[in-house]
Amino acid sequence: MTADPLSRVFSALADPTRRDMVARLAVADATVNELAEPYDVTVQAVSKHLKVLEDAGLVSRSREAQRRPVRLEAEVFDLMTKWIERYRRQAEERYSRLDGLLATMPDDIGTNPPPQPPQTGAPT
Amino acid sequence: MTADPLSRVFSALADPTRRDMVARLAVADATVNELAEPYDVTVQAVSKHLKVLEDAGLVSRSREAQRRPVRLEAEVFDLMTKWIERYRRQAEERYSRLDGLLATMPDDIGTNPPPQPPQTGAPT
DNA sequence: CCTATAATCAACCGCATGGTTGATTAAGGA
DNA sequence: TCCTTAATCAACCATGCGGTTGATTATAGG
Repeated sequence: MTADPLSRVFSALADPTRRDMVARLAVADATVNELAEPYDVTVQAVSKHLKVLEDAGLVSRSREAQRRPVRLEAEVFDLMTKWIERYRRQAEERYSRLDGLLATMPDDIGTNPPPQPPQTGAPT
Repeated sequence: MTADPLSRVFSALADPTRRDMVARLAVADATVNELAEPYDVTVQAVSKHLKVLEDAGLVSRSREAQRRPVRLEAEVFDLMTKWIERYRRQAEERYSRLDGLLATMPDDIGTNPPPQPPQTGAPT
């Protein structure tokens, strides 16, 4: 929970069960018990998964009587998409530039924001 | 390493140091020692990070004398992008549909591919 | 052949993570 | 009020992961 937002999102989606929950929540909101039903684990385990997704900003919970319906939040997806697209594009550009020749680059580019320890600023 | 491809990629990018390596490799290929230089960890640790990225299909290593230059592979990015876009779109559609009303959906949709254990097929 | 350099392998350590069981809190309904 | 249902909290356990140090494998070069 102390990690940066991007790490939290990627980390949250690194688990197949959590990805499946996201897939199901994209179709309809659901309660914890409903979400837990198809899986072979306890409700508590699912509750923990949900907390991970929530900390990552992927879902939110409201209150409605004693149930707490979970809903998917779409905004945070953009965070990932932006990061991915940025480097995918760069990588592809390098390819099409027959890069090999230009391997000796500006030389002050590998001196990026090095995340010494975990880092917190910049798009990383 | 026994995990499915999507889990491997998301998991690989959940670490800020590995994301920074990807960012730097998007600019230029590099050797393990070059990559390790800006970080405050041993070369062995960086070598491990590289293995994670390699297992995820994000980088490849060739051989050139005794050094093994690392290059970024762009293809696997699409895997993530497709997954993300699919569910982001679904989520946004639900929003614009003033979903609340249609909460009682087709009813055979939460019955997706439930990943009982880890799962291996389908786009997940 | 011997040595220096690039990188990995191997064993180990501390901590986070996914899972469990058992107890607790919150809200409705009889 | 008492009981049932929904969900979380708490403690615990095994495994995985990021990191370390130390040894080992390749290749280049004197």
